Amino acid sequence: MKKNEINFAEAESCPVRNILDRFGDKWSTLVILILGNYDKLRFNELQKMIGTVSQKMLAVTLKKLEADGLVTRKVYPQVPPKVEYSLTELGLSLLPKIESLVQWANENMVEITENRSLSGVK
Amino acid sequence: MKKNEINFAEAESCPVRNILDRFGDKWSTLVILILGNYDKLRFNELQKMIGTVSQKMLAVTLKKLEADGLVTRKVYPQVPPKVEYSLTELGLSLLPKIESLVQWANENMVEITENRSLSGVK
DNA sequence: GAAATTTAGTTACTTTTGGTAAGTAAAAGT
DNA sequence: ACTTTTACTTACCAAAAGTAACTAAATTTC
Repeated sequence: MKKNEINFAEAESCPVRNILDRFGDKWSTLVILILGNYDKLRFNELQKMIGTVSQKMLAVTLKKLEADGLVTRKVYPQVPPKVEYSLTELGLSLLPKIESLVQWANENMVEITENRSLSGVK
Repeated sequence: MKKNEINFAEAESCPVRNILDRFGDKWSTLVILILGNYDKLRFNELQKMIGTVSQKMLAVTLKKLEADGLVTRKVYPQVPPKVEYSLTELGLSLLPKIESLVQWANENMVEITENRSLSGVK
């Protein structure tokens, strides 16, 4: 191995792989980002805010984030049901990293979009 | 809208969505990270380093990254073929953001793994 | 008093995405 | 002449994600 002995090949021994396998899905990062901006949101509010996520996928995304300890779920015993989601401390500690990515996206989206349309690759 | 007028709902007008739709796939971030650590790599080298990516998916991932202008592809007119991939300046500018995420992953993987196994959610 | 509304999901089914294995091309090595 | 090497592509199959309909129980509307 050349540089600094990083082993990317085995997911178990490689936190990067582990985390990317988990958050490198379609919705997790976006959910964390939004919860970071609104601190408490109900299921439907989150869904409307994201706009294109299906109920099913939002449900499984939240379940995984909760399992990992990034998001808390607070259920109010009402009918119709009320459930509030928010970031845990762990989730909050991840937020700035994601926001830094967002900042980069904002700064570079124009260039990327341009490159992409020039290349013709969808 | 409550906080700072972020619109997440429409992918076209929302760089975050756009970028997450693009890099929120299974391999892109990992490829960028590895290329960032090794500066020039051939197709097979990349594949071995990642370990579990299929040739097909590595090919389409690289094609997209190239289209976006994050990765360059240098072909040497030899037989058998030699192609070297490396990050562009744009790709390099994204690298530290991803590395910051990696650092977080290293610091928090134990806690996450623990939470995950306690919860029972795969 | 029956019907519609509301919320946070789940379930069955379809589509899209990703993985597997085999194939290709052309030169160099045995 | 046959195998090896590299960077892919293609056809086929499995897994993940999207769609639409359904649920439960109280509250509101007709």
